[in-house]
Amino acid sequence: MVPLGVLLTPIIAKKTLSLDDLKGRSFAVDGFNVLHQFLALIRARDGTPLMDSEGRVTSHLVGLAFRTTRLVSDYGMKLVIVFDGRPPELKQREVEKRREAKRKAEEEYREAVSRGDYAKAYSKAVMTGRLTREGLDDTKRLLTLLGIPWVQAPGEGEAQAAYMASRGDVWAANSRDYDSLLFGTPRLLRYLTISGEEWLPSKGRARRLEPELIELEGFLSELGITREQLIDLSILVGTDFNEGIKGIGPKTALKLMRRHGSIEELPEETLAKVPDTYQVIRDIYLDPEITEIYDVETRELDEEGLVGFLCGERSFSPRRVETLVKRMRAASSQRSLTDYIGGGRNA
DNA sequence: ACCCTGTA
DNA sequence: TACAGGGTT
Repeated sequence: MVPLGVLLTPIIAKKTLSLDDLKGRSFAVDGFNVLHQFLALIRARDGTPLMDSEGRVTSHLVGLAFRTTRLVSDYGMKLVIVFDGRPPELKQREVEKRREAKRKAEEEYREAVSRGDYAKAYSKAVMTGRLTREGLDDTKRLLTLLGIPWVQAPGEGEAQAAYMASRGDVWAANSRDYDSLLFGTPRLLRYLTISGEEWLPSKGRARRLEPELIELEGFLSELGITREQLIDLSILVGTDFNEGIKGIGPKTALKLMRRHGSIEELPEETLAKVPDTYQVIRDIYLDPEITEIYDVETRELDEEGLVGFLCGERSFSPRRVETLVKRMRAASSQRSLTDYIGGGRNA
C-alpha cells in the first residue's frame, strides 16, 4: 500500500489507552480513512470483497455499520463521519501514484488467483480496494438511516475534522494519519477499533493495536517546536502534497527545525532541495478549505428504512441487521437516561 | 474488520 | 471467559 499522510511516528509523543477510557467521548471520524480500511480487509478467503446479489461491493457498509453501532452502544461514543471533498491540486500527483499502485496490484491479484495461491491473492486484493461514487452514496445513506451524523467536507476531511475538534464540537479527530495535527486538531485519536488487532495481509499475521491519543499542545511542547514548525518539518519529510527530501526523515527534520527555526532559514544546500511549492503547502495546512455549516447531533434511527436498504437492496441477513437495530435502540435509551439524570454532557 | 459459534 | 476458526455479502 502506498503510505498516506505525514510520517511522524518516530518523533510522536503518544499515550495509549483503552476503549473504556474513551467512554462518552465524541469524535470526528476520517471517513475515507476507515472506508478504505474496510474495503481492503473485509473479504472472503480468496480476496473477493463482500457483494450484494447485483455484484455491488458492500464490505465498507458491513464494517462501518458494525463498528460504529458498537462504539455508540457499548461505549456511549458520539461519532460524526467526515468525508473528503475535492483534494487540493497539489495532491493530484499523489492520487495518481496510488491509482497506478492499485492497477499493478489488480494484475498481481488476478495472476495469484489463476495459480490458486489464495494467500498471495488476498494480500494483493487488499491493495485494490476502491471507493466508488455509489459506494460513498451508500455509506451516507446507511449513516442517515442509523441516525449517525456525517459531514461532507469541501476539501480535505482531516482539515474539516480538525476544525470541528478545535471548535469543541467534538472531543477529538479520529484517523490513522497524522495530518489532522498539522491542520490544528487539539487531539488526535488513532486506532478506534473494536478488535484491538489489525491484520497484516502481506505478512500473514495480526498485530496488536491500542487506541493512541496525541495531544497537539503537549506533543509540540515536548518537541520544543510550534505548529508552524511542525508543518515545515513535515514538508521536509514529505506530505500528501510533496515528495520530501531524500535523506531527511522525521528526526533529522526535527533537528533542522530546532536549529534553524523555519524553511527560509535552512542552510543554502538544504533550502535548495525544498520544493518551491512549500508556501502553498503551508497555506493548505494553516488555512484549509472547510465548512462551518454542519450538525453533529445524533438523529433518530429509521428502522424500517434500514431494513429495507440493507436487507432489501444490499443482501444483508435480517438477523444481523436486527443486531444493528438493537444496538442503536440501546444507545438511544442510554442517552435519554443520562439526559434525565443530567450527567454525561461533554464535547 | 467484526460477528458468532464451538470448544476447553 | 477466553480463544480459535469459519462466516459475513
